[in-house]
Amino acid sequence: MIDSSPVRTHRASCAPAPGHPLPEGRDHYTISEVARVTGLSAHTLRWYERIGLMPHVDRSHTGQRRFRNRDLDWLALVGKLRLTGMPVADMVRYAELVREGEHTFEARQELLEATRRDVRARIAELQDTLAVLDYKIDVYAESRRTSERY
Amino acid sequence: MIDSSPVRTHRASCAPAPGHPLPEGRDHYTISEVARVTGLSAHTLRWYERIGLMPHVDRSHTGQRRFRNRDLDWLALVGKLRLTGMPVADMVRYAELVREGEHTFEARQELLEATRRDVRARIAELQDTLAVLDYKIDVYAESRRTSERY
DNA sequence: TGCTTGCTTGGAGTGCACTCCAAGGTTCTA
DNA sequence: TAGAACCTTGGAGTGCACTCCAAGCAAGCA
Repeated sequence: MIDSSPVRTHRASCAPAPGHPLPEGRDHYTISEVARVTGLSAHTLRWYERIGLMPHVDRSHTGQRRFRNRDLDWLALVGKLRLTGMPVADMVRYAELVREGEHTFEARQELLEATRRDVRARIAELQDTLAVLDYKIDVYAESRRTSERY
Repeated sequence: MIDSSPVRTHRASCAPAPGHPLPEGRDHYTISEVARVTGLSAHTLRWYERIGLMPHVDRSHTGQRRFRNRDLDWLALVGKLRLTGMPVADMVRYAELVREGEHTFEARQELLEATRRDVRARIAELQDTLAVLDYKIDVYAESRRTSERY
């Protein structure tokens, strides 16, 4: 039991990219299968493991990685956190909390709440920027309409 | 006439940070004054100029930079574009269009419209992430409430 | 006039997040 | 069983956006 998070599997959120179907009814995948499904490179997946961002990946008897569905779920969450702009070091911190077990639920919740605040602030910032873009695009459009008229 | 953009000055968007008032009734500022106002470092301002991201900055008779209000307006826009995650190279491209004159209005409008599409997509992405965060935070909160009860 | 603080330059250094390489072992298909 | 395609590792390299440095000139105040 590595991932002690109380997460219900939400497979929908790591659905395979179109044209890259996940093999059905299997719970082990090679690194290139996972790369195809997640959009990350095999290099990046190995690097994630090296820096402690993967909660331990199984190996075949010859040492090749065999990713499981729980790893795909984890990578789906990491993908979301990455989209927020969270630094990899913070994600590693979260991964450490997960490895430490259930007594870190509170810390994990706080970390996610801080991230949520950041994301909300970022959205507000972008909406602000959107207003500036709308304004400038209008000014260009208006100025071009005017110059056409004369 | 370097900046041929049809922009009305929108000083509100580059209002000095609280506690860092802009000297009133003046239209030339040293690099450190601009650094204070924009939140960028003097290093970064020099670097922006070197890579062609500033539409030409005036100099004093001894060669020191004298930024003007139009430079502050430009930096305010650059700051907004930077928030969108636009690569510096693209901002340089926009600066080049500005330097080339009014005949690039269409190209500039297109560039801003492409940026606007990116920003809208990014906001959608973040809102998606927000949903995942809400869900996970709920799960942790619920699980902690439950474990308290028993 | 002297002193402190600020500004100048080209070029080198930093931190982040990958990204790639070489050399060799593994797995799959014909 | 041959050959292609895939996997392994540590360590080096890349690209971006700064960030800093040294040596010397400039500006403002007592």
